[in-house]
Amino acid sequence: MPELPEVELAARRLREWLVGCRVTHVETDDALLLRGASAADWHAALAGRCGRAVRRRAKYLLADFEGGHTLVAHLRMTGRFLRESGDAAPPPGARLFLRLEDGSRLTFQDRRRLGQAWVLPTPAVESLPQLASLGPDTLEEPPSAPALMALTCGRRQSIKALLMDQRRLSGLGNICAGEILFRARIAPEMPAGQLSEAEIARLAELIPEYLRWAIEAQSRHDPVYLGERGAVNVFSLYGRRGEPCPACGEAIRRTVIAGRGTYYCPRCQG
DNA sequence: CTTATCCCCTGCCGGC
DNA sequence: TGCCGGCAGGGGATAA
Repeated sequence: MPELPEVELAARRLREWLVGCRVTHVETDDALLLRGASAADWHAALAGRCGRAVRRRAKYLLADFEGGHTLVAHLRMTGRFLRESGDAAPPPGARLFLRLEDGSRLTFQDRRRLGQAWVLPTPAVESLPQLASLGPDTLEEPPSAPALMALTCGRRQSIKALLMDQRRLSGLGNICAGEILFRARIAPEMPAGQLSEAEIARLAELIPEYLRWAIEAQSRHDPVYLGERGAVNVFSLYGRRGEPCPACGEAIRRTVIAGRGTYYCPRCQG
């Protein structure tokens, strides 16, 4: 489920938990996660090592360890890292445990099991195909208006699908793209190449502004996603079909673009 | 190259 | 209560 804002918050939590903290054991028996790698190799690479840094690239988490290895993780739809007591019962969907020398446990929980993880020599991270193909990070290197114009020029693809294409820009997902287009008053199904210069300029300004807002807004809640108990919907449109548009009061509609649920205001984004 | 569609996997929710 | 379709904040493979 997570997009850039949630992954950024996950990175900040992991940084607190791991940097300067020694891992004693790496435990997993999840063949889908290992994809041919060996749990023993993961353990050998990380056990006994302190975390040195935690980075984020688009929606990927990178945890660098002393000894020269990096744990790369993608949370996909349902992944999250939890810090638990070392003797707590494993939560449903637990796929990987990092035991720490203070007795606690970092658990990679992922109920749908779509998440991915790698343990690589740190220099090899750059050539991991999943990372190498990413476009510029929308928080660290937000596109200028001319850069966005170059990306959209001549494209018949909807602007929403383009914003979610990680090879062009990275970090925006289904919710971010929809919320940014609402703020910019642009219809999500508009062919990217047909946007006006003024619309492009608004988008360029709103992308980093929205991400900073979302990180701040979501940092005030536990890392709980919509649909879970106690979840708080901080979004303007997402998940609010039929509710009044916060700007004009018109009923929010839902459609499907690029296979993803898409919420929009037919009046503001007409 | 571009774009759309299907698929991976599991759980929850609403309707009948 | 039980079953079933729809839905889920990801991205990769494949096809046209």
